[in-house]
Amino acid sequence: MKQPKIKNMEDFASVSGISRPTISKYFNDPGSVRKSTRERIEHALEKFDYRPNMYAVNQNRRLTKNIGVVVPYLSDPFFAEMARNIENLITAAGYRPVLLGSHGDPQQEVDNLNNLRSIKPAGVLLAPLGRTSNQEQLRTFCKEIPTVLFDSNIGEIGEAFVGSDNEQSVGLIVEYLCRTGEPPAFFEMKTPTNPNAIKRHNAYIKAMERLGHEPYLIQVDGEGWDFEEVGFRGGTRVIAARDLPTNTILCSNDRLAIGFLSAAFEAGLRVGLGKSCALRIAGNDDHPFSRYSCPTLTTVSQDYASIAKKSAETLFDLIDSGKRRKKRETTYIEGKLVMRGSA
Amino acid sequence: MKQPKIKNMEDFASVSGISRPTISKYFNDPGSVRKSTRERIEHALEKFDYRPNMYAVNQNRRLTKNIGVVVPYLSDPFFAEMARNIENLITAAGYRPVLLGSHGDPQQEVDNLNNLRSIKPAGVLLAPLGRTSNQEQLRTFCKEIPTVLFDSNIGEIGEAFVGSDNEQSVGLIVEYLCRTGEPPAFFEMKTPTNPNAIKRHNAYIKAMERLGHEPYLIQVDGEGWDFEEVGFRGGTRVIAARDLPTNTILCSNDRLAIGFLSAAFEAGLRVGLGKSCALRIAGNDDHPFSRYSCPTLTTVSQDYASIAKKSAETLFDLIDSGKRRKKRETTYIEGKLVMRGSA
DNA sequence: AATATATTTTTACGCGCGTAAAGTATCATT
DNA sequence: AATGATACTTTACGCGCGTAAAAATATATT
Repeated sequence: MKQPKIKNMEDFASVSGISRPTISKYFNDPGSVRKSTRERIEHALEKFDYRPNMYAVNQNRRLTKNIGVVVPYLSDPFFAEMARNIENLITAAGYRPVLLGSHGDPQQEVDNLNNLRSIKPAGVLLAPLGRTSNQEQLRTFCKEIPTVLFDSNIGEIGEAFVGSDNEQSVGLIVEYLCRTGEPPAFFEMKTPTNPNAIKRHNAYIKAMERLGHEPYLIQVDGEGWDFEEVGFRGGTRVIAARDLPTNTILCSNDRLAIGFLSAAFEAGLRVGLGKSCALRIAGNDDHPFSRYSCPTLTTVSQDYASIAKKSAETLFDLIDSGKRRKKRETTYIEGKLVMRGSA
Repeated sequence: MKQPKIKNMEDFASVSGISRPTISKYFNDPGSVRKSTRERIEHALEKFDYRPNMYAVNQNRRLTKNIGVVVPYLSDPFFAEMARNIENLITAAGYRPVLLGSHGDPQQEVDNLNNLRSIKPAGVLLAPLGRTSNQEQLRTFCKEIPTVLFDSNIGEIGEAFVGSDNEQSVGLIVEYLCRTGEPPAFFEMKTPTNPNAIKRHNAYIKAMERLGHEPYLIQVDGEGWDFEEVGFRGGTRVIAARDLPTNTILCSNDRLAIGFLSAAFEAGLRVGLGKSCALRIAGNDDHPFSRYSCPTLTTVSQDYASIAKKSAETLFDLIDSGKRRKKRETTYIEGKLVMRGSA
């Protein structure tokens, strides 16, 4: 059995008995060739295992089958999980996901976009860093490449935005907390990294006022993405001070809450909704680890799957239509209350 | 000020006043052109912002400047953190990292390698799934592309392996636990996903025997990568059964331990090393979240930075030398004891 | 200033594939 | 079996860049 080295499409065309242009057509869209032809090609493919040279393929195409996925922080399981969902959708749609994490660094974010630019992606799904993002660069990029933002909404950047409905989510949990105990104080970072934090802040105040309670904010210092650490330090300080008007704390996100939980544990405070508990703590996100904290964390879920689906589909539409949107579309996905042990 | 559209290297050569081959040389290695020339090019670069077409560049090069990084599970902060370290090293060395996660799926792992194949990477850093990996496919891939394995060692696959020294790490913590309390039972999955699990199992037995204690294994069911869940369920069962010969449990990894901790908490058991504590629990890895569990987790660190550095440097050597290793090199990086609250 | 050496320019070809145009074979329909 | 519509083959060109070879120029050395 002779196995000639298949070096290029020409070679593969010879051994498969089909002309090169037809082979080319096949690889661009298997459905575009006659069934009998397709079968012959696929049969040859099994025998010879040839795959087109990606670089040669994409050199001529104006837009490739690549879709960039940029998230602010891959070490955060929230984004890792989101990326996983999105990757699967992209692959299923016949595109190739290119995943890039910005490591919380604005310069890295810009670098990532520049790297993407050079691979001429068909589109990009971008979860921006937020406050620290280089907005001008993002804007320029989005004008060049069809981009859908998710998680964090920034100004009028990108063709569309998909994220969770902070107003609804925070409203939901504030209402729950008020209904089942003392109204919550809101625990957050003084200078939030993320636009969601600001929306949650406002949503908290609004919900409290709607329910006839006085909002109470606990703002802690802390830079960067080490939220658990910030939550821990802030929590320790709050607990030591002992001047809270309430025994219930709503954290701006789950990672802060996990840190706070840790602080409460160290301080010997029981957290939960029983009579023997000194504190109730709730979060926001339904972070993958929230079900294993001690106690398990009561929170509002972000609907990973829906956010991923909606943003991916929006991008596919954008790519297929070939045009840009007349109007920037924003979609807010509702969260669900996740009642667990901590509140 | 006229700003002609720079479409290709030819155009850029004109506006910069340098010949195209020299420009090409510059982009392949800025140091290879005379200083004055380099400055002229860089000056033009600032004015015209041209970047070579990646696809055209790589079409002719036998090997690209891409380095693939494949990890089994990106949603596991351990691998995300490892990937982050490695990415930085790759970028610093002038290569372009291409990060791929296998989502715990052997087929995805094979797909990832195939995708890498088509971008002709200079080399690959691979943390294989382990037991479920398609070994034959991995072997074939590694013969084609210079590959360094890390984290999980599989047979004789790849040019080198870098991972943590399980023998030493487990020895360290077993010794610590025996010295400070009752000898530990070993908590693990019955069918471990990962070669490290097996090594840790053996290291535990060896360490116990060395110290004159009877090894005691607790093996729990559970498939996949949802280790916290496995740990939680297993822990709940173990605690309910109440027939342990010891109050000390060493978990095969931190994620299992975090699940176990959660189970202990739910069962109302105090975990820690004080007299009032019913249980001691320790882990292995120093997972990013272990410092925020309740109580904080005593464990043995894996030296992320060193593992990343050693494996990246090994790959760079391999690429630079252009040859394969005569002998497969394996490096085991020592772990350090991380004493926290749980044991 | 003359020579040797290092760099750059000129010229030219090739990489692997997309794709257009014109001609030929195959298919479905009546 | 004749017809028109599809699908395929042949031929040919171009994409943007790497790279080789020879000629021209700039720099370093004596």
